Amino acid sequence: MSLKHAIMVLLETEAGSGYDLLKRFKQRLGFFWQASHQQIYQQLKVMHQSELIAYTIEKQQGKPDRKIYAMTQAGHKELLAWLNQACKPQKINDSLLVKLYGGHLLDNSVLLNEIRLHKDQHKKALLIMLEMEQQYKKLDNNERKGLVLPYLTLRRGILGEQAWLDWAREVEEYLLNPK
Amino acid sequence: MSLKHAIMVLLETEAGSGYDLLKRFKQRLGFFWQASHQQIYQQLKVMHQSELIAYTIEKQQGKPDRKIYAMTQAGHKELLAWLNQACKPQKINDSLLVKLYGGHLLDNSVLLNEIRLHKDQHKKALLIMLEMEQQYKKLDNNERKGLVLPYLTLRRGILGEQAWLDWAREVEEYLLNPK
DNA sequence: GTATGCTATGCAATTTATTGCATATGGAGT
DNA sequence: ACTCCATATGCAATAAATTGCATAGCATAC
Repeated sequence: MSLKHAIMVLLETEAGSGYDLLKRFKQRLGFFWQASHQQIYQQLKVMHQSELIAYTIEKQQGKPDRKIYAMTQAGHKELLAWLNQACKPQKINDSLLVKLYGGHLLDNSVLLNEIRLHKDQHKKALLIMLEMEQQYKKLDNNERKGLVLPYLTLRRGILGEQAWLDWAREVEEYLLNPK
Repeated sequence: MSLKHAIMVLLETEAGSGYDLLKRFKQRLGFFWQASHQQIYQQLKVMHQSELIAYTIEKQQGKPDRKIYAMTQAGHKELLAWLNQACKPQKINDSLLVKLYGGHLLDNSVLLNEIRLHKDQHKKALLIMLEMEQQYKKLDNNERKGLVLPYLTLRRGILGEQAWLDWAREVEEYLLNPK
């Protein structure tokens, strides 16, 4: 299980509440690690029970109190152990491709439609990432140095999305001109 | 849940046992849908209970009997309904990128090592897919016509792996010459 | 001869993820 | 006025995936 470790990676540099983590997931790990708020809160509870993290309460008015979680020493140790261990290859479950594989049961137009829906989303994702890349490039040398690794993950996203879009173009051509 | 639908896509063209399906998953959907044998057998049981599939028993000597599953009308209907429905974007959970993101806690050499392990696997996968592509291209027009959609999924695998390897090259450069 | 791997199925326990519900305030837009 | 969105947390039930175990013969390689 790695949601645990993803949370620790995020908490390691800065303490935060479940809600903060939710936002960090969306903003920073969004395109390679997805987690719902329920998952995060549940996981935080479990991790607190096993003392990988601790929290202090921040009182608020009108809104519910915030639990600010921070890594414990045990958590830090566990994180390092995980980082030093080889991780298994990514598990891919892509239902769009299953659908395409079984697409002979459908009209090409239905497939084309579906592909285009996905294409829009991939395009949007790419634009956001390219924008993030521009932001990174504007930073001065010193700031960039501290962000090389996150930047490399961003590059993965960019190259991945570009490849996806290249593929989508091939698919559209085939579906429009069936030979 | 889509394991159900992936199984139906595979059963739709040809009946088969759980073990047959396991092999089909590996050979045909392997790079975009992964399922363990436990998952498949459990799912077949559930699908049989809800009458999406039916089986006949094939007796064997020495080996356990084979249950040959085939789609029912209800199954076919459900499959078509699923195919006609837009599927949600793929969920990605890639722990290698989480690790890279949190990699400032590690030596570059550890990261490099890990990347290289993955690179080997991606290279192997790419070679297999390129070989499959060659096989496809050797077929005559008529045979190819029936396999266009599976071929397009193969193209996704190829373009995806190439992009992954391009990215790995960038990462290696950065890790070897930290600026 | 010994070990490994393939064929062929499955149960049980546990861990993870999803879905749906619940609450409550404050601000911005129409 | 009304709606939508963001903030902020969580429970409960269900669904799905993982891990570990179990059986057993046959073939191949070393």
